[in-house]
Parts: sequence; structure tokens; C-alpha cells
Amino acid sequence: MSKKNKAEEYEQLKLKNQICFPLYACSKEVIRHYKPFLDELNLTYTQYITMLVMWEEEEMSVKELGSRLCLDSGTLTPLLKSLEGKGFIKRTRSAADERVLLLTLTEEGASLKEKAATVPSKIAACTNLSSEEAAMLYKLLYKLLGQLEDT
Amino acid sequence: MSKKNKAEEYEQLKLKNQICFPLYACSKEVIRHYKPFLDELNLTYTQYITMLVMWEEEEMSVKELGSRLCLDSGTLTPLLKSLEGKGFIKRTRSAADERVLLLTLTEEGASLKEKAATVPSKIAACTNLSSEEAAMLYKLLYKLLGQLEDT
DNA sequence: CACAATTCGATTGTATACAATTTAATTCTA
DNA sequence: TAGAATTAAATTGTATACAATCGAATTGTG
Repeated sequence: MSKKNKAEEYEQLKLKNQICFPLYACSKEVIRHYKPFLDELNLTYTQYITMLVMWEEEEMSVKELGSRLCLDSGTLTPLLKSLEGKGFIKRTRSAADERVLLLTLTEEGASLKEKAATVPSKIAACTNLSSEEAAMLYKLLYKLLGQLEDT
Repeated sequence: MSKKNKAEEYEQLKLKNQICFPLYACSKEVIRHYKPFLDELNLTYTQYITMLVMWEEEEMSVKELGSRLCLDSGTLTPLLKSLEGKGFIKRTRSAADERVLLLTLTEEGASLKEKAATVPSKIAACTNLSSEEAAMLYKLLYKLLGQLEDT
């Protein structure tokens, strides 16, 4: 490889020139901003996104949940046991297929939705993107995500 | 609050309507795509971004590194010991200030840069964003990141 | 039907992340 | 300058992530 191409390769290798880093750092920083609001709900971030899905569905298997959240049973099993311990969800084996673990909300878990409903606007207030920029970011992330998930 | 506003709040509470989720999922999916290439370098993702910074700087303190990567000593201390164990970096206390731990590359660590230089183009080949879209995504992420870090 | 293959969730092991605390070194200030 | 305040990294404890494997249940196939 030529000296010029090698220099270009090294330029691309800089932290600031790789798209992975702002994604990684932004994700962590956004999650950090959720923390004070989620503390009030007695939820961690991963527990929060789990509850977001539970609030949308009557009943869910661990597999379906994992597919929605891009998480496997190694992460979900202890997390779901913790949410059960907090009294927010129930875990029951499916009668039709004993391999499947079905997740449902408890009354307490369902009622937590009302408190959680104020979180998105509090987060939106922390960000400096216009609604157009946020929409563009959202669109680009989902485009990238759709392709990454397939491969 | 009116019924209409409550319904709007619940709509915003859906997983797909919160910007945090595609950020979180994209970050994880991108890192997953790095893995086969990083395995060849005997680096994890966090070790890789640490080496990216090391390849840019002669010498660095843990504090400076943490500031670049948005990571604290709780994460970095074991990670840096691991990189030292692999023979990629040296850890030495500063003579001028014994509190400071200075990081430098070993010869092996420095030479790893050449192998690593091929990674960015391999990753770029996995994504479906045009260069304009990638540039826009990059710009939006850094705008958001800049503001989140300040607060 | 028998049994191989697949599926689902749990478990194990390794590596982050990060809050909170600790320890040692340095700097500030009365 | 002695003690207080601050700083840097290490340590501790909790909670993810995820690869690899396991065990039980179900499905597919000859």
C-alpha cells in the first residue's frame, strides 16, 4: 500500500473518525440522563425499556421481549427475576409450551406507567436538537439498525 | 391533565418513540459487528477504543484517557491491567506526581496499529448509509454528545 | 412411533459500566 | 507550615451484556 493510502488509513483509525464512538458515548450519556428520573421509579435503564415493552403488550414471552430489545436470556433472566422481585411483573410458564416463559404486568407494574409517562418530556427538555434534527437522527439510527440486525 | 394529553404522553412512552432506544441498540449492534475483526487483534471493543487513543498520544494519564472515552477508573483500572497483561501498554507512576498513572505503548502495542488500520474500512463496508447520511449522523451525534456532556 | 434436530430459557464465565468509598499524594489556606 | 480540601487511581458492590453450554420440551422426519 502507498504511503498516502497508509496515512489515510491511520486518519480513519482516529477515535473521532469512527462512527462507533459517538454512538457508544451518546448512548451512555443519554442513559446517564435518564438515571435521576428512573431512580424515582425504582427502575434501572434496562428495566425501564423492558417495562416500556410490557406496557405495550398484554403478555410476552422472554424470546419476544429479547427480540424487541436486542437482548438474550443471559441478560434478561436475572433482570426479569429482579422486576418480579420488585412486584412489577409476573413470570409464568406457558401451559401450551412449557419451554416458554410468559411475562405479564402486575397491577403495581401497570400503574407505574402513569408515573413513567412524564419521563420522555423531561428527557426531551435536556437535549439541544431541534425536532427536525431529532427526527433525522431517529431516521438514520433506525436505517442503520435495520441493516445491522440483518447481518 | 386532559385525556388527549394523557394519550399523547402514553404515545411518547412507546419504545419506538424514545430516541434512547435506537441509540442504545445501534451502539450495541455496531460493537457486535466489530467483534470478529477485533478478535483477530486480541482486543475487546473497550480495549480497542482505548488503543485508538493510545495510538494518537505518546503518553496519557488514566484521567485524560477517561475524559476522552467517557469512562471512569472503575472501568479503566481493570481494563488497563488487562492491556498491560497482553503486552500492549505500560503503566508507570508519574515521577512529578505520584497520584498520576502514565500510560505508554509497548513496541507490540504500537505495531498493532498496522493490523488495526484495516478495521474502519471493513466496518464501513457493513453499513448501508451513504457518505452524506453517515456525515449527517456523525454531526447530529456529536451535537447531542457535546450538550449531554455539559450537563 | 422413535429419535434426531430444534427451540426456549437458565446457567456459567468473562468483560464492561458506574456509583460510592478508600487511600495516598498534592495543593490550598489560615 | 500544619491541617483542610482536593485530586487521582484503586477498590467494592451492583447491574448489565453476551458467548457458550446445558437441560427440558417440542417438532420434524424416516
